[in-house]
Amino acid sequence: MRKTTTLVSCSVCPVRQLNIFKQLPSELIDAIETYRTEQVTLPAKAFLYKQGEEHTNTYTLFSGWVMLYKTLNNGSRQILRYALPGDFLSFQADLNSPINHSAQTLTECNFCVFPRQSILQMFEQHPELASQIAWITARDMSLSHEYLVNIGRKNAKERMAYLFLDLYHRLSTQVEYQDNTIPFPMTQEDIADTIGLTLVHVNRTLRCLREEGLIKLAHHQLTILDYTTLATLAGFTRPLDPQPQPLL
Amino acid sequence: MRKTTTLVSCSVCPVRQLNIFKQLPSELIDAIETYRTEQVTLPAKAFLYKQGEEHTNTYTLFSGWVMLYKTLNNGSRQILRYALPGDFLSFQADLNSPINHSAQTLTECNFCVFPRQSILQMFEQHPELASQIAWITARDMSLSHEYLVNIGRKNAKERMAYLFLDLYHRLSTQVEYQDNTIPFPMTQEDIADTIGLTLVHVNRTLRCLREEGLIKLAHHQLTILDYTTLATLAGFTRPLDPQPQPLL
DNA sequence: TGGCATTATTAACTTAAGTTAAAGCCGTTT
DNA sequence: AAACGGCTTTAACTTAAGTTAATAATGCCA
Repeated sequence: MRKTTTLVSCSVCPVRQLNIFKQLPSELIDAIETYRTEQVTLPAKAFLYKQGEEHTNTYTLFSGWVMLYKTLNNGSRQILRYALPGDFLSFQADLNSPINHSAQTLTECNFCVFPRQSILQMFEQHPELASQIAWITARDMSLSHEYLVNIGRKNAKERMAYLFLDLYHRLSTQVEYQDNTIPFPMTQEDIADTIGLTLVHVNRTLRCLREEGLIKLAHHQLTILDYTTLATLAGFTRPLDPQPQPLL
Repeated sequence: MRKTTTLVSCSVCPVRQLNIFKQLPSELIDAIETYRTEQVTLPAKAFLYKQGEEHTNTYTLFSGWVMLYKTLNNGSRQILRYALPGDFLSFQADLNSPINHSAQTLTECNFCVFPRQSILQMFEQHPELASQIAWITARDMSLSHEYLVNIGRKNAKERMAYLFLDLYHRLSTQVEYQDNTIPFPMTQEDIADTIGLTLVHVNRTLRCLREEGLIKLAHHQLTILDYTTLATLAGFTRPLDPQPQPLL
């Protein structure tokens, strides 16, 4: 693990408005900052942690993309979620058990590190945080449910359209992108392992979506060419400004 | 909604050890009980709430089985989870938005009702509760992830074996059942909508599992005949005593 | 700047799962 | 006990997606 030389103070952190510390009073932010042990940078395709490890840290993703996935006995892989800046990683119900999934960077990433044992202390001393975690976990839950529907009850074109729109929306709340174009660091195999298809069928379906003029995808740049048709196809009905209220 | 005449006091509630109030000190239990507005009973196949409703309550399931599902534009349905006694229902990231899934009883059910607006008060006045919610949501999250893998990366026999073992395990932590047999109130169509298959294919696959002597399923009773083979088939590796530690 | 590895693309063929349709079973009601 | 509706079961046929395999781009590193 390569460590950064520049530590960004939580009180001026640009990511804070996206993450679990959203809307916390500034004196609390300062208190929380004391729990952060370090800020680390990883290159693309590196592991933050692997399924089965006894892992002692939790993380806030500061910059970059991370994919979270589970590995099966037969060697195949199911991607659970793409984490974007502000996401909270490696939190699970049983903090003492080995971690039940892997986290691998898609781009160069920067993380803020909070030891797991501090989480309990933070919750005790700053109960607002527990409430924030409950909120953020419920939000992740909702996303997970949407993908259950996506994989369980839609065909290839619909699944792919949904994936593209989901990422487009999640990213657009963070940054304004030009020309409906967003970075897209995943490979077609990653797409396949996200929406429950094979690499070859993803490629076929992609061609189909391209020929219909719905999207453009090349050189890790995705352009949404026909939002309305895509959204209808995908059954995508997310409000335009999808910022849910925190609990407290 | 039919209301019960018997209100069970939270302090002596047999379900409490399974739910969000687990391990809370007794004075806190008494405080929480004041938030409970009522205890309701619903018959089988009734709706507790429907997707799209502005819903004002949250619930703790006291007895019975409930299925939670999402409905698509095209009319199909994806079951997200089967709720068992102790489960906390209708909690979502944005408590002010319409509810994003439906809850329908599979058996007669009894619920404890907590108004949504009280949730915020409860969290403020009893921060341990927020922590419990974070824990229970993280546990549900883990289940949701397991089903993502199940639907996304396994074939019909494997998916079905997994569903059976999951329910068997979750129920077994609550009650001791005779002869590896548990109640199974769902129809084959429900199974299909849980694991992303069609009714007809579920029936075919069921016959296959029966002929191999792995399970028995009739009259809403499921018997696990060959646990080891089923677990290997399903890639099911849940610890025998799956009680995770609460956060606080 | 050339070679290597990863990723993307396409075709031909196979198969697991979907579709349609019909008949049988079971529990409930009258 | 007959009649009804909701489940279950099965067969025949179709299709969307998986498999295998080969080739073509792309990007990275020496």
